[in-house]
Amino acid sequence: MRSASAVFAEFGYSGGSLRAIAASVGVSPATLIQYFGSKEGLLEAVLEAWTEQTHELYARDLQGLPYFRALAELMTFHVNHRGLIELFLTMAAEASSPVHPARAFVQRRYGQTFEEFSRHLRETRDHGETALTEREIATEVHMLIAAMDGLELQWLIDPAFDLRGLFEVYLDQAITRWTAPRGS
Amino acid sequence: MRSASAVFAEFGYSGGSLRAIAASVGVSPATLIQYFGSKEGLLEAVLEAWTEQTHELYARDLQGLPYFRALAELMTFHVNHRGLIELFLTMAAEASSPVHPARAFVQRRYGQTFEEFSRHLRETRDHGETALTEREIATEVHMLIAAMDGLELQWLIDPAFDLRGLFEVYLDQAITRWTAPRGS
DNA sequence: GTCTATAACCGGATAGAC
DNA sequence: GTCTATCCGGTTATAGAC
Repeated sequence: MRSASAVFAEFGYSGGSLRAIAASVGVSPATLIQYFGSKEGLLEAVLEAWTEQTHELYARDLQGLPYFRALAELMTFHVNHRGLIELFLTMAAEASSPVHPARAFVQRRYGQTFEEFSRHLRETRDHGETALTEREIATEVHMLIAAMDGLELQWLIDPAFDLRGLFEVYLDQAITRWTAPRGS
Repeated sequence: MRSASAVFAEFGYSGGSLRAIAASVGVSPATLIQYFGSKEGLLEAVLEAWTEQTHELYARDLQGLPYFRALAELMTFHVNHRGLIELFLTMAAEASSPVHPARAFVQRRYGQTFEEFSRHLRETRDHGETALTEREIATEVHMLIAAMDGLELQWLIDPAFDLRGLFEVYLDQAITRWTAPRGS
């Protein structure tokens, strides 16, 4: 399963052949089909495994601002498990095509992340630490997700990129913005 | 040429077949090979055309802050010419693989954008409008590129996404940060 | 359960007709 | 110049042996 993820992550869904995956796993392509029914079935299994892996990481008991601060640690984990990001971003870009088998997954994933981030930001507001409107929350969450994806993308292209450090800068600026007294 | 770009943009390099491109253009696959030598040759031509198209847009006489403010208009153009972004982001994500034929192009492109943005931000500093250190400039440029790519990615997944509006928010915050008196 | 063998098809690329 | 026809390797998927 980890092998399949790695191949899809590196070559995309179109570019990642069952043969390559089978060879990487150490079985025959036929065996993969037996297990997963089809290439698309294998992709679904890979995406499901991806979701489980990332859920373990996100599933913390943190709420509000501490939750966001913990995202920086998540980045460090990502740097040490490159495949997770590589898989998601490759699928996300490939899935700009409406017929891509991972499109629904990517859309769902973005929706869930948006909701989760929004919930924690509302939590922050309800505790009186911020005074953001609903609209501002939506804006900030979209920008936070964009910063994460965009920095990750630059890191994929250039492994020397300081992903954690730059994300921490963004995060600090964002939290400052959220908690600072309202400007005009 | 525009047809080929559209196919590569939608299906990626692996997923975009010569047959599909040829059908889209209205010629035979053999004709494409005659012109471009190989599929990879065709991709190079597509990327070159992409560079020319975007260069026309960036090539303004604006310097410093007005240059950055003009990026918002660029976003509007992108919204109306989805293929440009779709092609670049699809290639960028696919090119996380070291053997991808577009990898060098994507790396070069990121480098050029980084240098161009940095130059304009230095310009801003030299005019006394900002007081950013070299390191801060590099950080801000990386974050600006990340915001652009990340927001564009969300827009590709969800066409209803307000790309221009959200980017303007980011841009305003960034310019405020650059021009505000130094905090502690 | 996993493999080998193979079917059925699609990929890029070539040869040669027009 | 562009097409048709074709080659050949790769792709997914199936059938049946072990």
